[in-house]
Amino acid sequence: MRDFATFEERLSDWTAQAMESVFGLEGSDVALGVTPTNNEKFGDYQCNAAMELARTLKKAPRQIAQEFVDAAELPDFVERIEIAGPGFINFFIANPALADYLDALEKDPLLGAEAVGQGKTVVIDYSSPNVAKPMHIGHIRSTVIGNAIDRIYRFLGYRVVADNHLGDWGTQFGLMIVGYRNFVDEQALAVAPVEELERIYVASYNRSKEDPTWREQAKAELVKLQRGDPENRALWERFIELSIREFNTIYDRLGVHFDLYRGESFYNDRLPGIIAALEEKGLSKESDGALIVELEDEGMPICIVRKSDGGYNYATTDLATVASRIEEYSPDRIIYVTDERQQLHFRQFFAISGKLGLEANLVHVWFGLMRLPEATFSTREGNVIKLAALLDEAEARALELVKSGSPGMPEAQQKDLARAIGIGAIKYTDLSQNPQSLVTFTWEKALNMEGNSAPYLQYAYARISSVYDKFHAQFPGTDLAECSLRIEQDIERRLAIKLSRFPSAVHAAAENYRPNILADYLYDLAQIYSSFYQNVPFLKAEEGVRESRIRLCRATAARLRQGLELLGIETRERI
RNA sequence: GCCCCGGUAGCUCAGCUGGACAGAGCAACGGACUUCUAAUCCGUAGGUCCCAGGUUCGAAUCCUGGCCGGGGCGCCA
Repeated sequence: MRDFATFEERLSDWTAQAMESVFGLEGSDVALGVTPTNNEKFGDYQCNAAMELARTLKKAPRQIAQEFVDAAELPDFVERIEIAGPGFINFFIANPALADYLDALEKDPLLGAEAVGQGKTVVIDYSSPNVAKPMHIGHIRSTVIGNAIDRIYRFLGYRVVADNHLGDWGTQFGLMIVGYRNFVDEQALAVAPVEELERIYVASYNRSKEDPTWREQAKAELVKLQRGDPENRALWERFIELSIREFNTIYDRLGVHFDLYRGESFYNDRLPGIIAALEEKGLSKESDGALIVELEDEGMPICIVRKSDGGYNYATTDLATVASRIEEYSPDRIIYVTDERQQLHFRQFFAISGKLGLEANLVHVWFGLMRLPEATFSTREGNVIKLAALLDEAEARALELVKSGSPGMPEAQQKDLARAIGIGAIKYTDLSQNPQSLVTFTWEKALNMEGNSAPYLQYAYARISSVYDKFHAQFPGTDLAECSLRIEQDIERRLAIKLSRFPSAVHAAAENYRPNILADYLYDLAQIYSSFYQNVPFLKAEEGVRESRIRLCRATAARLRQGLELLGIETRERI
């Protein structure tokens, strides 16, 4: 058993072994471990195996449970065991053991989590906006969810390569180049580059719809670009540079950092090789002038890997990208974070990737589309809400809140705080939801700062910091490490049990690629803490109890801070 | 036509790898700031878990079939 194994791990291990020996089971497919109870009156963990074993053992569940309880020798961290209902076996963790466990974790930077990623590399592909288009609220989910997964995996010891797979290649650049030459407003380009690039694109796109020669021109410019024409190439590079620079201002505000900015174009040289490999293995065939891969055996429609005009498309680029990543990083897995519309594409290209013999564990983490209450939004409809505007609004609203709540605070600090709170609120809104649910955007929800929200968690954290400082001011020289943790009252126990479950929240979030599991945990923790804070005295408690409670505060703060950091949400000592 | 998601309290959503009476937030109502930060806490009220079958000792959770909503399905990514 690893260091700092959780009670759930230790108990599951124990019940499984004890069940096997008491009933002479071997290789049973019945789950013999424990799960957390959902009601504290049933103890802390429960084992449900007795009911499931009733059939194979040909005994009543309660009898099985009773025999088990009679025969087994309890581990020392269990205070008592009870049989309830149809045959649930309930375990109550001993308070001293709980205190010892939390004690031991004070020295553990992982707070009890296991560094399961030690020695493993994972590539995470997320955000990936298109060059020359502003980031809008539809981009926030990939960015924020991807970044949380990124942070969680790093925390668990993985070497993470965060790659921003920019859309920097494709037919739109023909339109962009013609559009630029005809419509550019250099002054506007200097002020708001991406906005101007988008304006150029939309104008050019609209013109192309009614003007066939315009279309021809765009196509010709695209071909020139693809052949390496220096002038077009320079323009294209400028579009990319301007775009990345502007994306970075958003990423900075969001606290998102990438290790790589490799656009699709980075893999251009590999595309013919991918096609050659497909042909060599007999995986592809001609159809209407295009080269396709049939996936009928996999129950999927065909996939085009080379267009009839000879151009490659995204499936081919994605295959080349996998090949490149394997060569360079030998990743344990590659995680893609995109919206749900790309599910089929990923299933197809994962399948082809396997056929090509590209050895990699490919994972598509998809999330539901973001919509507006009245409609879907699109660049062309012009009803997009720009990401920058959303962040501005969040910070502005947070600033109002800060000013009214902390009028005496220096302005610079107010602004810094408003940034942490406003951005946190936006991130938390996305992260606290099951990624796969469809999201209807409303300002009210996105900027929620009460109840189940980031500011609630940040507020709880700040209150703890404040209490902690006051404690040291009033009782200077106290060495908390010398003071024992006493878990006596119900609320203390509830808090302690919750504190001990931090590792499973992190692991579950990582394994399921669902940051909302961690967000839920943090919210529960903060709720229990807030109740504790409101109903129990700390500084005015008697000596001994006082120090113990301050230590519980400290342990809570450590998990809130770490957990929020894993979600990419900042904390402040004062709010 | 086929495939993937969702449908849980008035609203927004957790819970879904089966477990004990279905949970939060917001909104509503009633309380708590001379006290460790009231962005908080305590309490009340609120639900045919879309419908119908099935599997199971046990189903919001799994299976089948409907209904409603979103998305995808050959040269966009």
